[in-house]
Amino acid sequence: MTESPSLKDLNPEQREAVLHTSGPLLVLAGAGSGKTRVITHRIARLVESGADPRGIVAVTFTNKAAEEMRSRAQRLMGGRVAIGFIGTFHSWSLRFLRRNAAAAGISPRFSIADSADQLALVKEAMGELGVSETMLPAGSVRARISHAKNALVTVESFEAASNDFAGERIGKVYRLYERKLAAAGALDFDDLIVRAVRLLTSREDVRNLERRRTRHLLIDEYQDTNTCQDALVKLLGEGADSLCAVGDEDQAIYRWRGAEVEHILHFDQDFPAAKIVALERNYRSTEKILESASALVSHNRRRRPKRLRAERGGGSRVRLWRFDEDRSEAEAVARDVGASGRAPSEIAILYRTNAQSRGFEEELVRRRIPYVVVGGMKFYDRAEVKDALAYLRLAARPEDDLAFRRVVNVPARGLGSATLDRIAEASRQTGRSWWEVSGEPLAGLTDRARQGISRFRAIVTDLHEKAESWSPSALLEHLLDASGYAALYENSDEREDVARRENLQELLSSAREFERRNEEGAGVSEYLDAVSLATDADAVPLSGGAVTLSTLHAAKGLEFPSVYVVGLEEGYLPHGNSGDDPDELEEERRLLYVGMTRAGDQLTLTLAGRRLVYGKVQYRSPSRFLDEIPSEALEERVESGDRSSAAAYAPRFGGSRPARFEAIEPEDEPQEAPLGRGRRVRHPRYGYGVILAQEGSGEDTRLTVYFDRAGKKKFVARYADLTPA
DNA sequence: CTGCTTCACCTTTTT
DNA sequence: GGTGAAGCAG
Repeated sequence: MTESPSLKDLNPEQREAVLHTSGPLLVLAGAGSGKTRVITHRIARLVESGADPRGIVAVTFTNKAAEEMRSRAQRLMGGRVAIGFIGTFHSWSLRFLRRNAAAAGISPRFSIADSADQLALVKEAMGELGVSETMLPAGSVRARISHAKNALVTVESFEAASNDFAGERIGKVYRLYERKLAAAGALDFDDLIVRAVRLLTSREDVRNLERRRTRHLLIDEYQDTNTCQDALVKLLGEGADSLCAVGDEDQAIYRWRGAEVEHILHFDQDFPAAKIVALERNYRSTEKILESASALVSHNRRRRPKRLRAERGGGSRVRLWRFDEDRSEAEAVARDVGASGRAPSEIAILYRTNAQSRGFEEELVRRRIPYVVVGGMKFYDRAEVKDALAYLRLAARPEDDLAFRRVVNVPARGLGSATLDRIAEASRQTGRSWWEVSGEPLAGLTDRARQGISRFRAIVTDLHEKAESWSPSALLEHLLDASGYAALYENSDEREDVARRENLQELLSSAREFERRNEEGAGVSEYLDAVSLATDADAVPLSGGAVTLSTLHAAKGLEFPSVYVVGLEEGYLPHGNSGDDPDELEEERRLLYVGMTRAGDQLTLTLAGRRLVYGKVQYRSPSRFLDEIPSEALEERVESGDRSSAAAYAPRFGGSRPARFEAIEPEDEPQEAPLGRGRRVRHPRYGYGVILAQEGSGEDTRLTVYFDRAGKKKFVARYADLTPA
């Protein structure tokens, strides 16, 4: 008898998890233990054994994970099976709310406020309430509100629970913020799940219907669920034929977003009938790597004790490299990447904060090693992309105040703050949208402003008429022209304008790609929904061979034969803002654990004795976590290029002497001339220009520069205040 | 009203 | 080092 595909290539524990298809199941999946395999095989098994595929709902945290799950499950089932849902918590909630908008008491066409919109609304609310931002930064107020929502704390209960001055203020802002969101007809990210939970809780009929639709529920990364998401899991899971939660408390890294490890630690108390399966065979890393990582994380208290076993034995020791300064760190890593003989795609450089990527990027560029940065500056966060999408949002729904505000004067139509304040005031007083208010005669406007408004309204009216029947890409292309937006950046060689045009082209391709993938029902509204929940991690093309640069957070779920975890210093790991809170310290430790366990064959940890932070030199000491990794598993190397200071701060590294002391030879490489032919430069008086010619060298270098506005000028390089642009 | 310059503040991590 | 807000000249 041949084995069914769903049970092939599984170890006994994995098989057990796949076969337990009724009632609640908790899979404790250690790093590299085949978690995704279990989930996908389980889906295949359910279908194989006769479950209705439309009743299967699988929820993850990222679109990327969902995509991976979908494709692997489909491959396993050998074709197209219509699974009920595979996607993120947010996208599940969004669909649910669109379906049940009436019951939820919201417009079915609500828009989604992104984090920039949220911040703008918070600032606006604080301004109106006279809450000073010096005492309470808008960003932290936004975070507090978000936290409250994720913990299912309403405005009322928030106000009731806050007696201190700051808390009272925040409560007021929270209240006004909610009103403003509602007035704009928008929900924020957190609302999506909160409102879904509220609706399921308050309406028995809706809940029962949804439970009938959801027969088998699978939750990935369960350790990262916050109170609200956990509530959703329970509301749906309690009525389902099976509920499978997969997670690993050692990889819980989203506490700051309201996630609570307790959910996974207490799963068997919440579901007393739950079966628990532990996956403890690691197929990814060699023994030394796993040993180091396990030793580190064993210092945490809030976890179930476990022992991960490396199925792949041996391997080389973990390399620990210490440098004088950040530049040498970046240089040595880039050089090693180039000399490793591995394909770039097999390598990842992981860091604690996004800002750390720059140094490595520069060094990789210098060596012409291709790389991709995960996250960082998000494509959909670019101003021009958001502007274009704002027009598209207006096309779908002119009453979208947030979008209206964003582009009513882009390109400039003579509408300054005076005019916008009038519209805002009229909207506030009548409780109607900016769009409606702007269509009526407003007192005290200049002729110029009137004209500007009517031109803008004509554009939006035209777009709105086309929104129903036109495809997203066609409408985007049209609106860029019709709004005069494209003209803003046309005919310019300015580096940034070129980049803007490219980004807009990229947006068009993304819309076309969307249409290709969703042949039916791929209208403007659907496209906007997809874009609202998209993140850059999804947009990154998996281009052939490139080194991956990523934060430790964004690296979860990935694996690479060779991994560099950089910046192992106090201040980064643990991060300076974690303070002495033991819970936060544990989270930082888990973060490093996640980074280390991404590595298959080789793991390199690096740190620097001093580095530039915000352009200022900072002296740094090694991460305390290094003391928690057994030194037998480490192979140390110290760079002492900087003789004058090496002795001075060598003791900073403290503790045991490095096993091996070996200077890394400084490499002779031609420094790229800071100012050469073709470089773009900036002059304090003449603005931007490009270097046409260079004569002489050293102190006598003379440069001929062609300025965009001032024309041709000649300088002695030494005296001219030219900066690379 | 617009576009440019200066200045403060910043960054932990993201759906 | 970079970005957004505020302040200023045209």
